Amino acid sequence: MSQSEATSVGFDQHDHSACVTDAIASVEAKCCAKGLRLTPVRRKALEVLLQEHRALGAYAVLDLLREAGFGSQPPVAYRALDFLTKHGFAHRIERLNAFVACAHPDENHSPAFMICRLCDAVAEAQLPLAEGSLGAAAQASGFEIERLVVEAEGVCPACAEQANS
Amino acid sequence: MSQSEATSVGFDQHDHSACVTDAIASVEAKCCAKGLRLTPVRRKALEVLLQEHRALGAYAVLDLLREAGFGSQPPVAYRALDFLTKHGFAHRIERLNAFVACAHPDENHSPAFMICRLCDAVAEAQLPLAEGSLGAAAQASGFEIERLVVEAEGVCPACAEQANS
DNA sequence: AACCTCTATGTGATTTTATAACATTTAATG
DNA sequence: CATTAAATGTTATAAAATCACATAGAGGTT
Repeated sequence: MSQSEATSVGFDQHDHSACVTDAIASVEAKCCAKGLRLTPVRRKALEVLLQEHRALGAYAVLDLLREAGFGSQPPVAYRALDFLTKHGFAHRIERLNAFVACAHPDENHSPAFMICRLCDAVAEAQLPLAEGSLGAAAQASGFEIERLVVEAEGVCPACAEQANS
Repeated sequence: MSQSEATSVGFDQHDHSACVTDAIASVEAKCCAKGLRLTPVRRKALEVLLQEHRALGAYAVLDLLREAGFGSQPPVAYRALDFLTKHGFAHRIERLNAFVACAHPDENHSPAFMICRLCDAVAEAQLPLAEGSLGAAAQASGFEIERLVVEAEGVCPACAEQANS
């Protein structure tokens, strides 16, 4: 992947089953390296997010966890998702009250998202931290940025094309 | 206000009662110009957000509306807030499921927010649309941005100072 | 004024999202 | 093993948002 396109894992096609396998392997390695425990529920929750490859609400994840034989109460899903987001293996999309698997599990990053308002597809891009003018405004007012939520809402290429036809 | 600080209405002191009055007058003028109806509930909801000068949940707004003699069911607040956000007189803070009055009612803008995780104070800054690298990523993937949510979470100057003492 | 229409408001019920509290189990460590 | 800490399961509840439908007002037309 060239540098110019490295910042967006997006609305394009790809070999999905390989992408899932690779991502899990990568997360597994990271957990091992950091002494984190990728327990069965957590692993399954990640798998579910990767499989679907879109933003899933906590209750959708919960349904899939239950089907897989795990507990069926909300905290089961919320705890697994907390773990994943806390360690950067997944992200919470505030706009949708939903979660996506991280598309860049290897890099240390501040994620930005493009959310299609028609099909709810979500693409993740990278953002240089303290991006431009907001960083400047923060500095000017003495505000310390710890986390940055950037979510663009709009229409993805596929939906735009459909609308035109 | 000089250009250099014009982009942040922030964590600083100001003459609040004048700020409320001015903001309402400004919104009133805009509504009149555009043929929008700033009805009593809507006006009161805006007033409430301006008075508090921080992010308020819909139910907090609802409480204040009820106290002022308006209906007491959730849709009352949500509808007023919908009106205000739809026309840019207020903004929704996704991170907090809450609403703030717009700090720049006169300009056509894409707002960005700085949210203190300790005291929940919210400052609004302006952002050039299609900000930097996200705009580039969107363009590269064919995504059309319609709305941009930018919310920085961190610690405001006042809370940072308190933590140091 | 009487009528129509569209928008806005009021209200009850429900859905969706998220957390609190506490018991139980499992893993890691001495 | 025994002890401790982390993780899971479950009940209950809180918080946020929407649905559906009835009523009321504002604007325009004759």
